Amino acid sequence: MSDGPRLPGVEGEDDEDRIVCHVDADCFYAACERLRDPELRGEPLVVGMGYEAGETNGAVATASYEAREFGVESAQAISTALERLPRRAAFEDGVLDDPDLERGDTGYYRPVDMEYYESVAADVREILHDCADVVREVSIDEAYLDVTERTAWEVADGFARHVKDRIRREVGVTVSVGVAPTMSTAKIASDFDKPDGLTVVEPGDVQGFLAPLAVDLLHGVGPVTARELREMGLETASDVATADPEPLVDRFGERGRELYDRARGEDDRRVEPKGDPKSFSRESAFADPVEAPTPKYELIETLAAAVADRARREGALYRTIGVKAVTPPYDVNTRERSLPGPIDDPDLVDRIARDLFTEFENAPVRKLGVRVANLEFATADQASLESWERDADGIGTDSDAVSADDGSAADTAPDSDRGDRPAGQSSLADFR
DNA sequence: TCTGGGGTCCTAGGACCC
DNA sequence: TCTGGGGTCCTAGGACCC
Repeated sequence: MSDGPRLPGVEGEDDEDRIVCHVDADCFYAACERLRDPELRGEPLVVGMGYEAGETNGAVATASYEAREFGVESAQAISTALERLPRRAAFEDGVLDDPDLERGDTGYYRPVDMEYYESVAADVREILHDCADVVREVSIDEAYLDVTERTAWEVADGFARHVKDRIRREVGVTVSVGVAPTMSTAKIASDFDKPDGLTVVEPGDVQGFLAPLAVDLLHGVGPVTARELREMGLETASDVATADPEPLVDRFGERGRELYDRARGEDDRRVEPKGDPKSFSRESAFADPVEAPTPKYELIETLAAAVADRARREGALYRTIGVKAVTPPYDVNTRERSLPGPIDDPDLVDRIARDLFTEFENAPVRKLGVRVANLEFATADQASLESWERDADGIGTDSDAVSADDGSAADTAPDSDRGDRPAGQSSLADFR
């Protein structure tokens, strides 16, 4: 029953019931590989990085359901995956040691090819935008749709099936869909019946649907929180939903309140398009921990250049530069420095990254990263759009003209020619 | 699960300002 | 001299997600 406090009058129109659809592609990378290589269909398939001879450090990005039968899981070390599911290619070349091994106990391995997956995802996206007024893309293989204006609860099932069918027919991959009155429940619903699933949870059924689920199925509950919840005697969503929220808030802060709400099916977030990114980063792992400074600084240089290049291509200015050094056993250390103003300056990224890293130059390091944050996307497009909106609102002011000017140099994204800096930036280059 | 890569959000202490 | 209260920004770390 709806026993939650309802503020009378205030934000009345925001209180409308919504119909939210969460669309989640099944084993997306594997599905893409099967799209261009039908031979892989029905076979155990692992998509990952680092499985080639000579490479030892890598992880499984996606395992097909057939591969999962062998105990291969995503995020697993590639070496573990290869133990559980040897390569089909190695079997056929007769280079596997085990004479008892049969062909059926082997599987296919493919390296991650993001460019191709992006192209498939773009086709899916087009269909999603065709099916909904508001779409929030969460990742390459996942999106929320607000379909309130496109369907009704009585026919939501048919609507979701239509979305699934279109994607399967027009693109050739299967998706699982969850439909519910909130984003958090829709997300859980899409996961409920994977693969090729379709689960509709109508407003009156939300509590009953969530109640029996284990707490770690709630979005935002990972291994650490799940363990702590169990220590508090809370195993299922209904345990959390009926618990006293105070201890949860004491222990988990704001997240505790959120957890409590989500377990009760309460989530007032509206589906909104994703905004600009907050940071860009690149990182890379060594096969074994490295102590010598030189290879580490070389990697820093490579990563810094890659990050700066990415930012420039995307038309982003950054105000914060950071590094990450992972030392054994697995300690993550981060250092960052903020500048007085936003810049686009690859040389400075390199200089500051090196400087921040000196602290670790003699430490054993297994992984390195470089990051830029505090991004600003003040492209000419956006600047003119913003001023247009201000004018339309009748609160026009040119007090922001300076930031619009700053962006004008970064807006030439595809144009790789260097050298021309926005006025005022060269002085920042002296900052260290 | 001895651990890849790219992200997001939250927390907590300290600096600094009024 | 001892020291209130509020606000914002910065940094480091942690948990989580795909």
